[in-house]
Amino acid sequence: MSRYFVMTAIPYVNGKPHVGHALELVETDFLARYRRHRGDEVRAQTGTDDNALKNVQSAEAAGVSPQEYVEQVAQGFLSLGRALNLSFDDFIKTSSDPRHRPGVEKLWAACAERGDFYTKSYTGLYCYGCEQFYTEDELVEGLCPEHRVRPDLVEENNWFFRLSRYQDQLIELISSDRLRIEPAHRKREVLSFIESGLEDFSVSRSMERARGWGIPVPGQPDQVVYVWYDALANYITAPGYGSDEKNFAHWWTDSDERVHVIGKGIIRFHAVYWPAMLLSAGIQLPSTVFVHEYLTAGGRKISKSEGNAADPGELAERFGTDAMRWWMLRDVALTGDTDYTDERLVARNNEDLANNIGNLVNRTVSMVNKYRGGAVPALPGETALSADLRRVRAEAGARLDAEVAAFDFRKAAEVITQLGNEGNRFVEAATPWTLAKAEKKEGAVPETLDGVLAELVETCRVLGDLLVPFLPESAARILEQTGHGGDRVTAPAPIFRRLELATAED
RNA sequence: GGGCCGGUAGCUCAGCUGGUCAGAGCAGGGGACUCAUAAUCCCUGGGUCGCGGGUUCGAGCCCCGCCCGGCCUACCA
Repeated sequence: MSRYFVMTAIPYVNGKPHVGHALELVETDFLARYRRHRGDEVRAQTGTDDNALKNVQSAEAAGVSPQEYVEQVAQGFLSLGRALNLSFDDFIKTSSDPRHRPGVEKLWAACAERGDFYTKSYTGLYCYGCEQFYTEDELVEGLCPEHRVRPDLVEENNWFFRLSRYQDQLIELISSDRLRIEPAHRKREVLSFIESGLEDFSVSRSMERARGWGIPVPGQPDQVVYVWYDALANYITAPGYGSDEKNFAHWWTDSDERVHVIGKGIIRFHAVYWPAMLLSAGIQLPSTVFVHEYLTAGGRKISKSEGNAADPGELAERFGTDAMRWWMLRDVALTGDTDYTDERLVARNNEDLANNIGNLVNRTVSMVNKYRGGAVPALPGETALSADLRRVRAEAGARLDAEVAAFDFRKAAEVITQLGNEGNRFVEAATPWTLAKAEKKEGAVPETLDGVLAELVETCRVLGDLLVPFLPESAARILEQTGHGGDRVTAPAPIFRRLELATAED
């Protein structure tokens, strides 16, 4: 048994979560459930990044205080947890969680102690409308691309972190996979970035520019901790860095794996800045950073302004939680963005779940009821007929392990559908209905049909077991109907419903 | 400008270190069966593997150039 700590990035969201956020949550939840199901000791964590300046702006736009605003955002994510049947052990809100600030202060002190902070005057072109700095080449004819105004030259004295100091160490850690970055092409990307030379980055902002929102720099209350330094720290403050050292040691320092699940847009922060911060503070590094790609919606980038930001809670309600989870795990590519459409979700649900697995369970349970009064016969030895099925069934677990270890959820899911296919083929090859007639009309011995039914029940039970991390509710129903490994099945009832697309008038 | 990832049958995609690598699923066409959620099973795929060169006995798979799409480009998620 190993100790496994998996966490999502904590999003800052100026609005409700969309399917893209749901993807990261579902993938992380899957990993957590998978390891728990294997018997590992697991902690899964998510939360919200509250201290971003953009939250202040969004709060203003919404006419509420920043604290009220981030609380609303957090509620949106918490309700998503219910809609998607997520099993997180912890949810940290960086603005209000009492564990967070002491941890950030401790981390700050540790980096300072190491001599990795220094102050530097930074001068840049600042647009007050955007509340951000622009570089020359980002400007359009010298004007802010958003507000069409000339940005002001602003000078500010900020704290900087000596990232440059850790360049060689990071290269060594990443190329040797002591800090594993997956998939492989992301590792190459990070390495080439680091090799091109790292520059120090600023880790504080003036309190004024931050509008008083954020964590004050220890000993210098006119500065706040830069949001990324603050946000990244959530991974260690939640388990207790700075507030509960025993728990922190248990889940971070002494765990076997510490896995980050993040989107491709924030690789740099997780694979470069964050490990460097930890090296500086003398803290254990994460073991793995898994990078997922993005979802698009109807072929276009998801954005609120396009009005195509599908609400995952609503989709889960419309199509079912497990249909939604299945689509995200079964149809989303490891490399390259994946387009979400209702059509794809419905097709995947109907083909894989309803027609393949669901139907196999249903016909199996029905036949056991019809031909054996619900009693499950004993599993016989292997026959020529059952050899293929048995092989696929026996290999499924190991194949699943390998695919999950590589974060290839799609191939992992395919292992399961392949077993379902094999089961359905076995039914056709064995034709149990013919065997049943032979017993009735010709007085054939019952052993042949017994064997076939036992083989099928066993296959369904394995399917149910393998599906637990993917589809917790449906898997439980499969295991229930197939009698929890006992000697009776229940009455048959469809596990998965067939879905139809909404018609035009809907 | 630089970097990375894609461009394979109508659709979604597999094809690891070059030699059954021209494939799977879906859709479409034909057939079978009836236990089952009009589900299942069998048969049916001749697509310049983005384009042009090159290396090699042999290249989707290696090299060079180009075209198209996506992403990243540092203190801006």
